[in-house]
Amino acid sequence: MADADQLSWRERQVVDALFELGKASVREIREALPQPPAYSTVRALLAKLERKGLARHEQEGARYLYSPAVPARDARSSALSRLVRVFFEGSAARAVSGLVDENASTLSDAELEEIAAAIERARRRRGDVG
Amino acid sequence: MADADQLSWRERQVVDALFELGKASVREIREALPQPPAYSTVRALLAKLERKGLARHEQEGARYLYSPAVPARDARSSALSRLVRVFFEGSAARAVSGLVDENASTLSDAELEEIAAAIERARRRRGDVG
DNA sequence: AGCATCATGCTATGAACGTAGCACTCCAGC
DNA sequence: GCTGGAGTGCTACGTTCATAGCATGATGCT
Repeated sequence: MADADQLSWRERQVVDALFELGKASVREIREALPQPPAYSTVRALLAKLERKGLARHEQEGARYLYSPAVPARDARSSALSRLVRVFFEGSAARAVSGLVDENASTLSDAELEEIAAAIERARRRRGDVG
Repeated sequence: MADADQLSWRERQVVDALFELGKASVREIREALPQPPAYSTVRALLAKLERKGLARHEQEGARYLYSPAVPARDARSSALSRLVRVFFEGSAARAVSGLVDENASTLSDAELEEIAAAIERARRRRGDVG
């Protein structure tokens, strides 16, 4: 079931770090956390996340490498929909506009191209299926 | 300081509900929560959020109406930047593309127009300021 | 080989969290 | 003016959290 809600703040930080890093040692994860807690704490958190089915580890030599146990796509998609619901009254369009406006100054021409292309894709897809 | 991280899972749900509802009674907030907890629980959470400076209340007749105590813009912006960092390698452009692609089927033509317009705005602004 | 370093396994503990329950107050309807 | 419903203030309590501290096993340097 991997209830990705119901995480404590530290757990959420660790999950975020996992998605950010992809695959990482305890030490790396710890260093990626805001106000890094004790090493033991990170280990305990990772163990709990593993129990919850949100993280997993593989052995690399003597140590563990942790990675997310749920597809990034799923996590991303549910994070996006939460954001859209909470801050943009459920309108994805408004979210996109807000995101573009807010980052207008940091977006390069190439990136704006990329976005325009995504819109074109969406338009075409509409034409095809819907 | 309003440390918006460091919130427990229920606290975050309540904060989300506050931004979603704008201003609401305890009862309304409770009903907006997933797996609504006891009424007392919601009151306790709201009190704690108030202590943390994230919520505030005003008296309406005999009861309280709660609302967020931080500007929605700030919360939104920090939520966005977290999302971009964690799931889109820090690239706002990639986030926008992802958002558009993922919602392609639910976006109306008018909404796609709106997004295209936002991109135009961004482009013009780039032309103006550099 | 010996030793320092870094990792893990496990246990312990104070604090915070989520929840419930009771007492009191305020307003509305009879 | 009484009664009922809804709301708040406050207290209590089991559980989970975040953290620390050991003991033990692998790794690498000299």
